[in-house]
Amino acid sequence: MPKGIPLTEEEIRRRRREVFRAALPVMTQKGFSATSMREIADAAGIGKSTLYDYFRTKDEVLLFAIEEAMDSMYSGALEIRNRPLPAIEKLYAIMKQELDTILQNKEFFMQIMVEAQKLGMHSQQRIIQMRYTYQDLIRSVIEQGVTEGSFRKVNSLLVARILIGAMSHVVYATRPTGSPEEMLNEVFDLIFVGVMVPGEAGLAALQARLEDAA
Amino acid sequence: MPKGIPLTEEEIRRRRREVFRAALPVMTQKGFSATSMREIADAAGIGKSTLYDYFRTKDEVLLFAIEEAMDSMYSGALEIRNRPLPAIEKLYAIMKQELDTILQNKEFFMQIMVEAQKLGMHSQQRIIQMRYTYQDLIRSVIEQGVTEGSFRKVNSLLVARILIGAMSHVVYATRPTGSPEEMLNEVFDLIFVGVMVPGEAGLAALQARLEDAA
DNA sequence: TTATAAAAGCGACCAATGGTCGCTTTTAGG
DNA sequence: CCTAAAAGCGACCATTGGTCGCTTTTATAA
Repeated sequence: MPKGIPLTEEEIRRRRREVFRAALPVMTQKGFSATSMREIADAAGIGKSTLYDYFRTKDEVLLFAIEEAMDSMYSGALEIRNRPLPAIEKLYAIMKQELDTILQNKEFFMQIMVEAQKLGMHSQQRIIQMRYTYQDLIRSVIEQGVTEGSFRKVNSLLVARILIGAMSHVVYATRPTGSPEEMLNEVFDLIFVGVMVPGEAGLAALQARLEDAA
Repeated sequence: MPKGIPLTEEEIRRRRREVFRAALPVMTQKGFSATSMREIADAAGIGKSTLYDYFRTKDEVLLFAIEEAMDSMYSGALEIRNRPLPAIEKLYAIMKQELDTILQNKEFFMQIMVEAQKLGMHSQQRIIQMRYTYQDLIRSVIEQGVTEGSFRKVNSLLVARILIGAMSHVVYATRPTGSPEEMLNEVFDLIFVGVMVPGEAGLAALQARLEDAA
């Protein structure tokens, strides 16, 4: 409704959220990229160009939801990181929380992950930046583990990436190998305990080879 | 050129490849999704509907290239798997070969990976099938490792996925933490040796917890 | 050599889409 | 109650993936 004065930041966010929520059913049913801006506007009960007053491009509609979801995810992880716990405990708690959050709205997050890949370059850049921020948070916990002596001197960023990447297999695996909780445990077992049998000859050989290369 | 008789399978593949190669420069420069079928046809020096005689949809153009690349990748991996080697040696050789192949045409593979995500549902299904086939190949090598006693009794499919996923960080990492070869070694170190310090209290605690959950 | 059937090739055309523009409606504040 | 400026709107535009009916070319049978 026209006001004669500009909407405040907060009001814009609220209206955006309203519009998005109203259009969510259509978008989840047809998929975001297959839903036209006309349909979104109709679902929200506003004119098409009014929709363009709230979102400058179609990408921004999805980006808005992604940012909100990522923000909430990040806050949750940050809170856990600041607890006085061993690194491995923090990592497990963060990943468990992330898992639970996603599973509560599995379809929604799945949609977002898939559709986010289809956005334009500019939107992708913003998503990448968010991802970096999250990666760095996890990385800092891994560095804590190295500092406190429970983790080996590993490439913390690489471990963070692999761990985060592994989570997507847990949640979105099209060929699940167990319940998500079981798979989460397996992921921690694999990455932190390691695949190879300790004390066995093959392990020593691998370590020697990696040593040589370095 | 019209022939009065249908093109053979092989001729069709050859023509497709010619058309694709001719259009490759435009597609790599603008990005596949941003390149229109008109532009592809022009680049290949044929009419638009002739292009549609070779490829039923736009997606099929990219899918054709993806299938060729994946096939070649798979053959290479299969050859290595059939050598008489310990599992860990095979895995390393496969991943090294994959890495080298991709690095030779880094931009091309990067494009493909990104653009493949934007294809329609039907094409995605075919890509997923190819991915499964490749996953199963890696998985079989991991199972060999378990059988021969050098790997712990792990979820082989999950390890395969994590390993394959980690490779993308090695190749496409926007924030690389070293040369690809160094990062490959780190990946093997992390996944097969494990992140945690052996014999340390934290490791025992983690293992106990994972044991309890199971 | 020539007639012909069928394949190869083509561009005008179609519906749908993201995005823009000029206009109308509504409202806060003087 | 007047008015300036914001909110809202749908007709319109260029571009896109894809289709259709027609023309051109050629292998082969007579």
